[in-house]
Parts: sequence; structure tokens; C-alpha cells
Amino acid sequence: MRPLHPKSKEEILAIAIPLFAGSGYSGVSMRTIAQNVGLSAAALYHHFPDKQALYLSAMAQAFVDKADSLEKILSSSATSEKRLSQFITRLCELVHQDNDFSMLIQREMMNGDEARLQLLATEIYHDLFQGVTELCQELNPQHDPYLLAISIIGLVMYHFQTAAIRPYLPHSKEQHNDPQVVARHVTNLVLLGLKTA
Amino acid sequence: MRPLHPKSKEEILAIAIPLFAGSGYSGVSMRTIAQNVGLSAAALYHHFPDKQALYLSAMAQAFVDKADSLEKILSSSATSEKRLSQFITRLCELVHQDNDFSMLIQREMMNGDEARLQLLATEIYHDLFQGVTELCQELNPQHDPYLLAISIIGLVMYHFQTAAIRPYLPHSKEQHNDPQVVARHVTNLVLLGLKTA
DNA sequence: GTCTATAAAGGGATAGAC
DNA sequence: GTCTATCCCTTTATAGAC
Repeated sequence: MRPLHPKSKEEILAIAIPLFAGSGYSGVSMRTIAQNVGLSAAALYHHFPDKQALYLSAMAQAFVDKADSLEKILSSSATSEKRLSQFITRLCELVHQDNDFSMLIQREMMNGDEARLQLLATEIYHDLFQGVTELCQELNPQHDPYLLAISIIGLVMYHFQTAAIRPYLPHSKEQHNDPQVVARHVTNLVLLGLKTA
Repeated sequence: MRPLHPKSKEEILAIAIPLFAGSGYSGVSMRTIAQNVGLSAAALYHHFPDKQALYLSAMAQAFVDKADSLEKILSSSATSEKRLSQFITRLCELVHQDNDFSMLIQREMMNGDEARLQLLATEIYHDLFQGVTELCQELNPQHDPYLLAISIIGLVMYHFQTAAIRPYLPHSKEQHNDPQVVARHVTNLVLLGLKTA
């Protein structure tokens, strides 16, 4: 029987990415992926040699083209305050609409493979992080630009990385998941914290 | 044959905690834990009814000791600014000296198991988080205390959760891993950000 | 390109001896 | 309190038909 919709690698990865992001490498079986894609487990091995290869392809796919719009904001001609505000807002939007991205990165950082970490830092993070440190230096040269850059990125990322458990904490509200609300909160905290420093 | 060194729950948990921190729940088998403890897998079931219970005990064990010193700071009679500063400093110290702690928390927060998330939020995180939100409300009632509490905790945690990859980023220095330096940076950012709000 | 069937290994958990 | 032995299920991966 010929399948009505033969699956491409991209279709499989689109299903696998949120699964790996949500449960990690060992928390997702090939059967689970196959079931979600609508294939038998064996069929996956026609597209990828093994589970590791499927996982690494999913990582690469998830990282594609995420940094472009952020770098465009950083290198615009607006005031440094405006660029900070726009950067935070855009990062909130990106992470909100594709939280798998930050989850995968976080899991990768915790798995401690030095070679993969170095690759991640130099190939994916470097230019963007460099741009943020330069913006930080413009905003307030008295601060350590590295620490400030980590803080700004961390402020945004942490709100969305904790999205799964935050609803069960006291005082949780629907709006706390709204990227606009989080962006405004973070922007205020950082901008005001810098002005008086 | 009588065992020379019968194992206590605490001894088992002390072995299990770094294993779960490093590889996550599904990345660690009962056989692996048993092997590291120096027991057969079956013996573990004398101490814990199942793997879930062992894991939850490990989480509680890893967290309760830490939470105590933090809650003591939150409920002290110092000014709210002093309590914030001390809380941030203590959290930096805790997370710096015991990386398993933050790794376990982060893995748990990214985990998709709704039932376990709810249990952890209500049974383990609730009181501490409640204390932080109350402090936030004291510091500046105009801010959303929930968002501010997440931001404060996230600012600290992110610096240490990214410790593995940060050395490969531009402008990285040795001092960026010093809990005192990070604590001062975060405290300044938050306190100044609130004063002018 | 996908299927069914299956091998081989590893996982959680229990039974019963000591 | 711990052991060995075992049950039964899941997992990764392969073989071969269509």
C-alpha cells in the first residue's frame, strides 16, 4: 500500500523538536516520535541512521534563522534605549512563539559536552552576544557589559523557561505568559536600573 | 550474607542527587543508582516504593536544606533592601557551591509532567516563592510581585546555569563566576531598578 | 518510503531465600 | 536489609515484504 503522504525529514523534525524540547533526549522514544509523525518507528530509520542523528538534526533545524531579526535590531540607528527595548521585546516574542528553541539550548548547556558547548558559543551565540555587550557598553559604560548582557538575556529566557511550572506558583496570572507584559517588565527593570547607576 | 554497610535513605539520596542532576529523571536507571550506591537494584525498593518516590525524595533532600537558610533571611527583621541583598547573595553562594541544586530545579521546571510540576510547586517551592513575592511587594508595591520574584530568582540562576558555556563567549573573565561579583551586580540592578520606578 | 515482525538490550518492579 | 533470579514491558535497531 502506497502512503498518501510520504514524510520529509523536515516534517519529522518539526514534530520531533517540541518533543525533545519538552522531555529531553532520553525522555523521547523513537516510537513516540513515529506515532506523532504518523509513521512506524522503522520508517524513521529510512530518514535518519539512528536516534542521535535525528536529535542533532532537530537541534540544527531549531536554531536556523533565529538570530537574524535580533541582530538587525541591535545594528539599527535608533537610540541605545530604543534598541534595548526593541531587542527585549523581540526576544520575548521569539521565545514565546518558539519556546522549544530556548528549552533545547538550556538542555544542551546542562549536558556538559565541552566540544558541543564550544561550537554552540562560537557558531550560534557569538555575534549576537557581541552585539548585546556593545549595546550594554553604550547604555552605561560603568557596568560590566558581559554581566549586564547575561542578565538581560537571562531575564527574558528565565520567564519562558519556567512557563510550565509558573502556573502552579502563588499569584500566577494569565498575563504573566504574555510576551508584551514580560517585555515591558524586563525593559523597565533594566533601563531604570541603569539610569541611576 | 550480612552486608557490612547497610545503606540509609540519606546515603542513597546523596548518590542519586548528582546522577539525576547530570542526566535527568529518564536518563538515570534504578540499576545505575544501585550500582553507584553499591547495592542491587532490588535493595533500593526496600528504601523507596518506586523510582518516582526515590526521585521526589532526592528533590526534596536537595532543596529543603537550601530553602531553610533562604527562608531565614526572608523572615528576618532587617530592612527590605537588606533582606533582598542578603537573599541574592545567599542564593548566589548556594548555587555556586552546589551546582546539582540549580540543575535539578531547572530540569524539573522544563519537564512536562504536569502532576509532578504541580506537586513540586505546591509542596516544595510554594513557601519560598511566597516569601520572595512578599519581599517584592514591600520593596515596591507598584511592581507585579510575581514577575519581579521570577526576575530576581532568574537573574541569579541564569548566571550559574550558563556557567558551562559562558567561558566561550566574548569578554568572559574569571571573576564572572565569583558568587560575590554576581551577587553585587544583580543586587545593584534590582535595587536601582526599583528605586526609580 | 512505509510496513510488519522480530531480535537484542535495558528498563521498572516483584518473589523468596538468607 | 540485601541478595539472586525472574517477569514483563519498553526501547533501539534491523530484516525483508510490498
